[in-house]
Amino acid sequence: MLDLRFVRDKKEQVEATLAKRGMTIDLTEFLALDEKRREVQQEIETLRRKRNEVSEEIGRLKKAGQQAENMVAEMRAVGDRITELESSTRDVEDAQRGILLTIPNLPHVSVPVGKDENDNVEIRRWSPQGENPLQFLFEPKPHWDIAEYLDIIDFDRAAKITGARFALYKGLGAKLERALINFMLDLHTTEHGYLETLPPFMVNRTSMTVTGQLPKFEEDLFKVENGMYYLIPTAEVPVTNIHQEEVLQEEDLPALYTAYTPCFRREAGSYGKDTRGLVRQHQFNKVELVKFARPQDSYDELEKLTLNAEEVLKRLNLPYRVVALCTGDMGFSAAKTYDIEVWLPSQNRYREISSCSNFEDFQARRGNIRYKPKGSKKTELVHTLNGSGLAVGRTTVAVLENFQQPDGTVVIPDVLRPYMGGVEKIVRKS
RNA sequence: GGAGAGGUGGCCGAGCGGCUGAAGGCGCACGCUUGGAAAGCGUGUUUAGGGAAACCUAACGUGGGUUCAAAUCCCACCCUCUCCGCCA
Repeated sequence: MLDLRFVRDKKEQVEATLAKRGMTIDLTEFLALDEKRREVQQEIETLRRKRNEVSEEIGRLKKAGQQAENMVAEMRAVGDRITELESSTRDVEDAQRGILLTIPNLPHVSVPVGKDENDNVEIRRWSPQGENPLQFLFEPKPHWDIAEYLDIIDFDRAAKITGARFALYKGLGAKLERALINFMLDLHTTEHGYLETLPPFMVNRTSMTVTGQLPKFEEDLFKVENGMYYLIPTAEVPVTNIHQEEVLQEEDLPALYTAYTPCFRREAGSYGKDTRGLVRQHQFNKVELVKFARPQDSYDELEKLTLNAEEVLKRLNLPYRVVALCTGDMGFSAAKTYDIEVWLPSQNRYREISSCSNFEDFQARRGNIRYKPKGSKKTELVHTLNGSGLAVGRTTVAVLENFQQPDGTVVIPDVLRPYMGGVEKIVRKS
């Protein structure tokens, strides 16, 4: 949510910056509404002041044993008028907030201006061999063929159990997924300094609103039928809301959290895309990184967070690149986003495996997440950041595809072997 | 599911329908004291909106209601805790 006062003072700037996202928003009506609201507010406050003063006087008179009937009658009328004005101003406030909640964040000045993913800017590339991934000496298979051959992921039975876009991991497939989760959590907690959390996988409407999934993207979410809860689409939601309505100490910043959770997404409107395989599922595993930072530190923290996520790929020897999302491709709440894309040889291209964003105070304002700078009397909104560290299912895809052998087996990266009981290679059961 | 207790500032914790934005304590900031620190003493310390300022308005879980006036009385809901039942 943008700061109302900022929108009021810098209307043209806000409109121009939002235009970079490809949005044409005219705030004239919104601000006229605000003008009206403040007028009524003034009238209410004047009346309330009068009522407060007279009521005090009535109290004094009654204590002195005197009558005050005419004053009481007068204040009854004033009270009715206040109630009337209050209800009208409440409607306007609700409408205003409703509008404000649907306006996306303003992109940071460093974000490249562009229309869609084609305008994203590559920042760097990495592979074990240098910059670019090695060419395969044979035709690399897609991961679903590899997984089927090795009998480690069963999509057909998952469809029987539930439906399309679900997976049943089996044997070393399940173990590989679990090994990746543990490896990522261990790396982030022991070497990168994040606090491990295991949050609820369902959240209420307020939490979804704080991080920006609601009110605008309800159709992307699974809602639990009996009750007011939603399945989380990312651990960002419960973890960012850890400090909802709290005032943090400056010495506790930056506060770093990591969490493994499954993620649930409707994937409405992507029916044709990635229909096979693990890349686009209704339920997938993810290890998330979340930071709460001082505003002056948040962009440095974004760089560090991105490097923390990249480190996972480096240790797994998976080739990747980092791109800066352009204004037109960024998510609703983000001020700046780096995507990390892993190399998938079967597709001969890079695919998103992590998204690292600085939300500045956009989520903090919605959730009232503040801190008190040392020596200051005022509280300030913190900046929130998060990034995948990494999407686990897609990492499994990358491991299967990048380390597949001509004989159909898959070599397990060194760092994962201790997590897999020393297994060095996944081979087909004879 | 049944019975009961409770939700007040950064934290703990008082609070008679009007003089309570809120006692007291902790914490924090500044000052005094000290060779330096601790202790001690003094002062200050909720947030939001409006205003150049004085100051005004609002907020005691949330939403309604009663009243000239509500942290305080009434109703509904949410949450926490205790006991009983059920349960992985």
